[in-house]
Amino acid sequence: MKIYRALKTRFGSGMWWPHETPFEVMVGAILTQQTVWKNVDLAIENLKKKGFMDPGPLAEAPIKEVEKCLRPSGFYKQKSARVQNLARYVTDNYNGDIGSFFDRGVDHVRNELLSLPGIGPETADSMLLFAGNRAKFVVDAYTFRVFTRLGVDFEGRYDVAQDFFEKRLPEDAELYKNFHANIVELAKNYCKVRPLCRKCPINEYCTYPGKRI
DNA sequence: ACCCAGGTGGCCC
DNA sequence: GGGCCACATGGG
Repeated sequence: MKIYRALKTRFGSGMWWPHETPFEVMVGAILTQQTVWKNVDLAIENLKKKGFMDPGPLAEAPIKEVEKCLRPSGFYKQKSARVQNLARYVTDNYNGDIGSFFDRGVDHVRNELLSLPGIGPETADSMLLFAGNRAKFVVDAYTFRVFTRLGVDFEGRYDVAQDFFEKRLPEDAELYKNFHANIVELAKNYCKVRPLCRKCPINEYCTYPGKRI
């Protein structure tokens, strides 16, 4: 909670995941895997231009066309198959209605997402939090890096890390969104593989040996 | 010329 | 269950 407040003071609480629809968030969650957002944004714009940013049209789109759109976001063949599979799943089972897809027990929705190819724990939780507005804390590589340098041991496990945060924070989707966004901001600016610790806003909590460089 | 990026799935032991 | 590896483009 101290870290949350320190980061909020430094980075604020502006909206982070830009989108027009929940489905766009879900597609973006897959596209942003191991990829910078700038390239994801190009791919999303390409999909929108073709009218593919909806479950029905994306489900019906020729895969080659989808691949052309997704080229900038990397791993484009895999990602094309995966986003189209997601589109087909929600059209076939929920008539393309994302609202009704999320309108069930969180664990149930989460397991359903995890059963789809290309959706692992982080992507599922990103969808639940940012598209479904459910209070699921998202753990990514930045979260691991930042909190490992703060001296926390997650045993390298996603579920351990997630429990760590969900036990310590109020169950509040907006807070989770904000905290995750600010962890990413922190990591991109100060907590890279080679850290830039001089002006890091949470330096006083850090146990990383190189923090005095 | 490297190294990194808002992971996941497959294969091997 | 843990340790590699492929997947692919774009920027520092």
